[in-house]
This record gives sequence, C-alpha cells and structure tokens, in this order.
Amino acid sequence: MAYEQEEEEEHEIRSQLYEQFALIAKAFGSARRLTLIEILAQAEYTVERLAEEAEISVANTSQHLKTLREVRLVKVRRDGVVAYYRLTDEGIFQTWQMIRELGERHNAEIDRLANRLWLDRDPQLSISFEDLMPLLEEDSLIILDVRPEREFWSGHITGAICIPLPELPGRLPEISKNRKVIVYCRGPYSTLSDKAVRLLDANGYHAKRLELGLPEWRLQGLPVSSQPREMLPAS
Amino acid sequence: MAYEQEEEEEHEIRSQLYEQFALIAKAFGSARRLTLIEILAQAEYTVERLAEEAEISVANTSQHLKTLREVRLVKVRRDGVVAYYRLTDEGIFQTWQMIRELGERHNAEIDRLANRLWLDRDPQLSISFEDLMPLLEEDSLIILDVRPEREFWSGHITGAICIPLPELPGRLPEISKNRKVIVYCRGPYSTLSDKAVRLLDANGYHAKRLELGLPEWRLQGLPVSSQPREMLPAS
DNA sequence: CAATTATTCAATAAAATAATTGAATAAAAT
DNA sequence: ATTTTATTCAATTATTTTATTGAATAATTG
Repeated sequence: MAYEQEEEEEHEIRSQLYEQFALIAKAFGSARRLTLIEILAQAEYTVERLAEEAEISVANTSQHLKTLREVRLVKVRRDGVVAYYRLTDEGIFQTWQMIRELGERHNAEIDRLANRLWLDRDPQLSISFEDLMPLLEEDSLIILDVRPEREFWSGHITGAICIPLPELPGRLPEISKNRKVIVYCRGPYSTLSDKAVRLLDANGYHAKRLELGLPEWRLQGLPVSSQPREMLPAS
Repeated sequence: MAYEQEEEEEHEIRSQLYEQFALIAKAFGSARRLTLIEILAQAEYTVERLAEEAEISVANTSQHLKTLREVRLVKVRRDGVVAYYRLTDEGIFQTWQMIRELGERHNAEIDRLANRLWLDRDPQLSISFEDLMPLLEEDSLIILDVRPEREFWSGHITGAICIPLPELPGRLPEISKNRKVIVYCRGPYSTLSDKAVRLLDANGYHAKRLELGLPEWRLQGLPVSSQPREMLPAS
C-alpha cells in the first residue's frame, strides 16, 4: 500500500516535470515565435524593430516575447523605455536548427514550400561553407553581408563587408567588378542573399550565395567578428 | 506594385513553411508525448505495452501516437493486428535531449521537481560515462541493465546483463557479491536504477548508478549490442 | 463462425492558445 | 507639465488541443 502510494507520487512528480519540458517545446511551437527566434539568432532587437522585421504587430510580438521569456528562451535588458531582447544562449538556435532538420528530412510539405520560396534560387549559384574554405585564401574574394546593419555588427563572417540589401542598388560602385562576390544572410530560408545575387548577376558581377547563414557559421566554430554592444548603431 | 505583391506572396509562403516547422515543435509540446518519446527511445513498442509503461490509457496513447505519426516523429510497422511503433530516427531523441538540456540549464522549477524525484538518489552512488571508462578494463565489474527485457534486447551496453527491476529481488543470487555492480536504465529521470541500487546496497552489494541511460550512451557512440527484431521476446 | 484481442475512431466537454483592438504605463523629449 | 514614444496589459472572440468514454474495425484464436 505504502509502496503503491510511493509509485503514485513518483508518477505525479514525473508528470509535472515533463509538463515543464513540454512548456519549452510549446514555446517553439508557433510559426510566429519561430520567426522571432530566427531573427533574434542574428542580433539583439527592440520589440518594435523585431516586429517590423518579422512583419507581426507590435502588441502581438510583445505577447510572444512574453511566452518566450517565461520559459527562458529569451532575455531582456532595458535601457529607459526601450527593451532589448536576445536569445538566452546558443542552445536555443541549436534546438531550432534540430527541429528544422527534422522537418527537412521527413516532411514532404516542407520540401514543397521551400522549393516555392526558392523558385529563382539557382543551385549553380550556391556554395557550401566547405567549398568556400579553400577559396578564402584568394584575397580577390569579397564576402558580402546583406542583412540589416545591426545584425552585421552583432556578428559577421570575419572579413565580410556590410551592405544591407535595400542599399545595395545604390552602392554597387563600391564593389570591384573583377572580384568574385560571396553573399550571405540569415539562413537557408532567408531570401535577402538571393535577391542580392540576382541584382549583382544582372549587373555583370560574378556572385554566389552561401547556403547557410551567420548563425550556422558561428555554430560550426568558424571565425566571427563583432562590435561591442555600446558601439552598435541605433536602428 | 508587382514588387510589393511578390513580397506579400513570399511572406505568405514563409508563414506556411514556419507553420510546418511549428507543427513538429508542437508534437514535442505535451508531457504525455514526451513520455512516449522517452520510452520509444529505448525500444520499439506496441500501443498497449507502451500505454502500460507510460501509465496512459490505450485510446489516448493511440491518439498521441497519431499526432507523432502525422509529423513523422514515429513510424509504425504492422504485424497482423499488432502495431509496432518506433522513433523515425536518432534525431528525435537528440531533439528531446536538447529541449531537456534547455530546461535543466534555465528552469528553476525543473530543478526543484528533479530533486524531488531524486530524493533518495545518493550522488556518491552515481557515476558518469567518463568515470566508468577506466573501470571497464577490470573484468570484476558487472554492468546491470534493469529496464524491461524488450528494451535490453533492442540495445544494451555491450557486456551488460539483463535483470528487469521487478525480477531483481528474486534473482539476487545470480550476482556475485565480490564484484562491483554498475546499474543503468532509461535516462536521468528514470528511477529504475535508483531502486536497484537501493536494493543491492541493502543486500551488501557495492553498487553504483550510471548518471545517464542507454540512449545517451548510444548517442555518444559508445559500444551497444542488440538482437535482430525477429529474435526479440514477445512482451 | 463466434469470441477475443489490439488498435483506431468519433463525439464530447473542458481547457489552453491565438490574434486583434484599444487602453494603460512609464520614461524621455519638448 | 504636456506630449511623444516604446512597451505591456486586458478583454474579447475564434480556434485548437486535450482526455474520456464508448463504439467500430479487423485480424486471430478457439
């Protein structure tokens, strides 16, 4: 009888414990929150700028950030009225990446949607980290980061230059035509670099797109440079 | 205008894509489903046996398995009326482990609950994989797997012997008293090995508990032995 | 061929989650 | 001291998710 009761209680504790783990998984279980996580994997952001990047209303973004905060997936620091959000640690991005890879391996619908997103992504114009490595020796190579400036300063491939996509058309003259250009952005589902490659290609440049983004580059232990927070631009 | 519309459409596709990834995360977002995943990480199971192990009703277990199946976290094979479920690949357990580690790192409630579950787990009687390695040379060591037989045959530490916990009291004579015993089970939140260590200890054995379970051992690439499916016991 | 067994399905009621809207708060700027 | 700005909160409605119960299905066994 006492033994049965002990078993009962143990089962109850374990249920509560797994309920807590489930809360963490649930925090990843929303398209909007995954979008926020993807952006926060690039840089610390304020609620308003984050909402703008994610194309979600500010109030809704704030609510989702609250959910993420409750299970400690994100942290806030406050500077006056302004709240700066960032991922708690590298494990958050890693977990998102694992979920992403599960989907890529097993889910046909994901395959279909990814291909629609990549309609005009030419596989010939893509390059993996591995294939880039030997080319890094040549100094005739330009590595171009087309993410928003704030993301670049928060961490970029060492040696890369920063021209955010919206500014690229006006700043083409800054790029020498006789050097190969390698463009990268946030990750496999970000199309900033696709658009940059198309633009460069149309203007007679020899440009390729890195298959993965900065967070994946960092996770693989490849060289990243960044600016201390105090020196970051406002927006 | 056409550009705006293109942006619109891209946003829509990306939303749908992330919705798919969210479905996968949601599948991990239930205490009961995590319990099922934890058990399926040990071995293939039928619905009924799985329900029994997880202490969930059969109908409810079947429903949760359906959810897991829909996002391809589990696979079924059928043999007559009997359905055998198993995890689709190693990535499922890895993802669960990442979520578990996130919780352990950041969630105080999880810490509190784990400690209640481990009330009578003596840290002195625990040993890590790393610390076990040098001891493996001594052949005076007995490695004891106290999980259900089906889990043992599906994969166990090479050299281990199998005595399921419920049978242990009656089978103590099989264990030589002058050899150290290392007991293991499903993982850090399984208490089968705690109970075994307590029993052995009370009977004059020198027993310790492995901190992690078989799935973690396998994931680290340590030596595992198993029996082909056809040779597995029925229950 | 009836009975048994393992699994799934359908219906239900309760609970949790989502996005929108508009208001509240509180620091900073005028 | 007002006004502006960034963020959060509260209320609402719609939707989704959950566990239970009891029935349906379909392969085996007697």
